[in-house]
Amino acid sequence: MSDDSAPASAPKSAASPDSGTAPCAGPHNGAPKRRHLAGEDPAKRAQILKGAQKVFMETGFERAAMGEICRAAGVSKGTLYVYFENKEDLFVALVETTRDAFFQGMDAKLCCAGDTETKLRAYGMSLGTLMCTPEVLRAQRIVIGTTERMPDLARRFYDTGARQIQDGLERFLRACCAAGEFEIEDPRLAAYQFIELCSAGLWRRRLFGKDSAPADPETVRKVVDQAVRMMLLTYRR
Amino acid sequence: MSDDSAPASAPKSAASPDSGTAPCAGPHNGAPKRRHLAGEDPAKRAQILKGAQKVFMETGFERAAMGEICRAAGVSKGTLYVYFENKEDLFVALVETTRDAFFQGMDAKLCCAGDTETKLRAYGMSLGTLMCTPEVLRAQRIVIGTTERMPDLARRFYDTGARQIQDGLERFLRACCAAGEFEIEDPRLAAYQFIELCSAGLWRRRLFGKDSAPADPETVRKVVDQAVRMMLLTYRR
DNA sequence: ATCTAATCGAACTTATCGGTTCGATAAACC
DNA sequence: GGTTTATCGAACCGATAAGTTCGATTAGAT
Repeated sequence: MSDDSAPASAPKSAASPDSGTAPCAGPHNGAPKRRHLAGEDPAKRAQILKGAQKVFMETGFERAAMGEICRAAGVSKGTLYVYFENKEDLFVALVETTRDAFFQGMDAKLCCAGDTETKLRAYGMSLGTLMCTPEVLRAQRIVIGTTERMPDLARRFYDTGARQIQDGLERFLRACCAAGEFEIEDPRLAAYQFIELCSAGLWRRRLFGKDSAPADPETVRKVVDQAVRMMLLTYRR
Repeated sequence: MSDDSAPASAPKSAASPDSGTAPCAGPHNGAPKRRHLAGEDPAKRAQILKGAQKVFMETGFERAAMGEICRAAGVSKGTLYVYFENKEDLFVALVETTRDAFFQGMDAKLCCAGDTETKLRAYGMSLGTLMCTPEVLRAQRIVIGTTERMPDLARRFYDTGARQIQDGLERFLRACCAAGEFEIEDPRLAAYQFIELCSAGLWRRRLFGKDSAPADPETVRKVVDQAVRMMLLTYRR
């Protein structure tokens, strides 16, 4: 989510007529400057999305004004509506292109060096920290607030956010079982449990604005340590 | 909250004077009918709040229209604005008068008969079930969605909802420690943990609309059983 | 019965916003 | 140079909604 959201959308129009003699084929060129069909310039699209991100994140979906998004993106209203059907479409596109980024690379923590306990600890720290990030929370709040109006979006948001995490963790726990290290009847539930334990007393408070800043690392550490301890006590063979 | 919104407005003409004498002294009278200053009739106030609840719950804060609330409440717009400053004020008042109700009486589950394990199980079942109720979730979603705009409200919502639960549970766990049954370094954390564990894999999915209906009791039961088991394994002396 | 004031109800004001239109501009192509 | 066309920008439209006003109504108080 950070601010360099740039290369989000796939270069849809990539090979247009491509014309005769490679007029712009600059291989590592920073300014392609090819002529694009209306609404097909990926750079412009990204530019709009970036402005949209800023405004949506600041004011939420309902109160975000399209005009304001144009201003923030440095794009005219007419152009914006060439790239996106309407407000909802823009919002959906934004969420779809952004959400993946959040928890990307989390799985790596489970494949690194160290024994199971170490891995779980590292994973838990990343998870507990990341989930309480202001950007993540703002995104979650907005999506949750629009769940009633756009159920599909919220579902997909969940599926590529929380769900990814859960799946990865479940796989890991199953592997531990296969290795004879753990004994878990319901690995899915166990994954849920670990996730919840790693944010126990942290995430929900943040979500409701009870804590206005993320907990300090030391606190997160304590929570995660306890979480790991509980998991081991319960599931270690 | 429920859907039988019908009899919202008191049958205006119904039980009017009904008598010459004793105009307002009715001891168990259902229609006091005292003359109130403008904006001070509690019945009318409640009537407005009821309509507001219906509309806010149906459409969320931003999209709820004051005119619609008037219609739902059977009250004129002018009158509504005598009772409440503006939309935000009305919403805050609604949340403040409603939120207590949700988790009321939960503590009782911890004082009933049975051993500690039984109590925890009963408590967990109530908690896991209640939190995934459509009404609770709708309220939570709306408040979460307005957290950025009305931080105080969300905080207070949390304080008298989740917080009450946490406090009660923490007290209970401390008592268990005092009785020598448990050994817990950080009872606060332990309370958080148990709460999260009781809704592991249930609440968040519901919150993001991934599950459109509450889990069946049998599933909740499994989750809670595991939660209790973990707590006992970890903290029982 | 009469007075009083809370409420009704419906129009009104003001403002915002989503979305459209269209002539002007400028840059890529030939 | 001349043509094409994506974009600009600024006005514009229609709808919606928050909040106000004010005369009409009606029920409680005397």
